[in-house]
Amino acid sequence: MRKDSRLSRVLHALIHLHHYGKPATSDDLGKMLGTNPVVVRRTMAALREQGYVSALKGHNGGWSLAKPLTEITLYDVHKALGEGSVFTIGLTDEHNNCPIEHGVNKALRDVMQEAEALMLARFKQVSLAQLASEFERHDRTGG
Amino acid sequence: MRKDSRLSRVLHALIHLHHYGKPATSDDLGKMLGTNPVVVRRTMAALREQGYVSALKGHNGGWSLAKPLTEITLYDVHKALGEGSVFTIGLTDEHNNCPIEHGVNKALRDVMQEAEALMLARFKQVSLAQLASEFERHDRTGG
DNA sequence: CCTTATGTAACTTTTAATGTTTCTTGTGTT
DNA sequence: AACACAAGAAACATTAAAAGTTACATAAGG
Repeated sequence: MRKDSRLSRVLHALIHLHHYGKPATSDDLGKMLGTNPVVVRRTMAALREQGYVSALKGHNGGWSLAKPLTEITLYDVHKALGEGSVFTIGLTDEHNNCPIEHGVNKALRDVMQEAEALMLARFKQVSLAQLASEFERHDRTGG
Repeated sequence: MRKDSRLSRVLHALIHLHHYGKPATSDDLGKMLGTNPVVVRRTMAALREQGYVSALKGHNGGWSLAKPLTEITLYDVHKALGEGSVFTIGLTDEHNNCPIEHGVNKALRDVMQEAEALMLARFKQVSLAQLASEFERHDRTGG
């Protein structure tokens, strides 16, 4: 099943931005992320709308952080991308009022909601600053 | 993103089978599930391979439970369908050895693994017999 | 032998992300 | 003012896996 790698991609971009020292163009980011500039713009647009990054046109333009990484959590980024369901598991449409189908779907929905709640709670606990510092430590120790 | 509703569908089918009193043809199940017989066969085949159901050809043939519902959990069914990743969230390919990308992916992978573990643990706690009885109670109380 | 029903192959459809091309708009430089 | 740079955005193709569909082979009962 096709995956949505926007979260992974945009987190990667934000941390690169943090280290970049100047605005990064969509082309720059595209090269860092192994994708193309249009995909970068499309994905970053969601973050711009939530005020996490800003974009400038023209010479020396490009993308910059609008907030420090300490003030952005994984949850914030996930939410900015639009919280569609996180699961590949879907429920059948309950067209014919079958109580069995209702019961099955309710059971699955309950479990998925609990798992999603755990996931989002974890996402809230991790700031991008933590992520960035972890990678830097990892990098210095050469592991 | 396209959902995989095989789990919901096949659980629905198994509980119907339990109440059916005789083997149910793929056509019967297709009508109950709002889908077509070939999809039913394809999905049920995975359960047959794991010994949860059996199928007979010819007159009075069709699908029957090969184990009581008390001996089948949500986890068993989920696993029988083949445990692809449960999440729509995917990680980017780590092509260019970027430590930032590695760090981001590791953080996301850790959280997703924890959430998936919780989900599977919950699935193990629920037998299809429990599901069936819950729906029956729900049905009798008219709620 | 005929009917029923599974088993299976081959092909189409669906859906959202992703890839790509092209054009417009805005902004700084010369 | 003209130009170059870069985001914004529209339009279309590609991709992947479930799901839908058609067709036919296989097996088993009547």
